[in-house]
Amino acid sequence: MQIGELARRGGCDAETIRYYEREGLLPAPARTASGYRRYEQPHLEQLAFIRHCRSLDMSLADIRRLVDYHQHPSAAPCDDINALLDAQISRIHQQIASLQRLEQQLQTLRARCDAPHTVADCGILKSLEGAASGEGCVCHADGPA
Amino acid sequence: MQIGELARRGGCDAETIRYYEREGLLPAPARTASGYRRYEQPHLEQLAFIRHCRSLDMSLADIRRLVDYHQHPSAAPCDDINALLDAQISRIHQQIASLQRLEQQLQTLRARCDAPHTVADCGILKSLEGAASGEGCVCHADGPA
DNA sequence: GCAAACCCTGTAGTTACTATAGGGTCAAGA
DNA sequence: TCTTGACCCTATAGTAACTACAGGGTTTGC
Repeated sequence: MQIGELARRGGCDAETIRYYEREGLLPAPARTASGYRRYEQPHLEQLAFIRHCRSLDMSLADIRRLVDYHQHPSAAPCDDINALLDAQISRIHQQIASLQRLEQQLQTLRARCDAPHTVADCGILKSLEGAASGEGCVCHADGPA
Repeated sequence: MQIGELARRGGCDAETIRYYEREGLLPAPARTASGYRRYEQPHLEQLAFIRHCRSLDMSLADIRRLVDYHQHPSAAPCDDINALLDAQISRIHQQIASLQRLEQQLQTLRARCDAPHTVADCGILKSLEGAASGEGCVCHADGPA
């Protein structure tokens, strides 16, 4: 199949496939006489593997490592794979915590404007301005920005 | 003060300050005879405003709008500021939900390897491979990837 | 005077794509 | 056969928000 079909079946863009090939994540396929890429089923499977890992927000660097393991199964212990997943989970966990704090901060700031005001009197803007002038801010109540 | 001191007091990098100037977020300051930037207190306050908004994960485009309002307070209703904050809150909220799903998915996948295995037998890798071959995956149990 | 710390501009790099320019190929329909 | 739209190709640039570097100039304390 050609790149457009691989893209449709792999759930991504043809540009993305070319990008993965440049980045060494997908092997370069055979070409037709006119220079078109010609893909077979193993390419589709590898693309699906990559896209699946991307859907889990894994970095291309991490995916590259998993692809390597996939291509070279060995008797070595899978500690590295576990560690990779654990690190990813930990990153996501921290990101959630960080975003939850951020959401709280934004809501605190948002609450400074609970009724229609003019821009000149907006509690949100006044809070931001006051904080910038050193007055201390409402949204980072637990510590400095 | 010079850019290094502004950076220290504003809690960011001198490069970042130059970047903000190029992006039009900070006005270009006066210069010494040798070409060095010379900043006064209003610059520090504007930088603090920007950094504070950045700490709330606002985009530079959104910050630019708030800075405009700050510099040109008006009698217009502050609906736009409210909408800006609401949109930001909504984005963060959706991002949290998305990351929570992702965390769950990763933990499901991680659980496929509960004891030491070899790479060749790793449940994580086997799950990813099986999914790539069309078998359905464990981590996206509620729908396709 | 010397050296370290700072300053300057211009450019490039980071990550994972995404878009565009300019040109070639293919296949269906008239 | 010709036309045209859809597809293909490579090379390059852009996205967002920084961050780093090259190459060179300035300041300040010893």
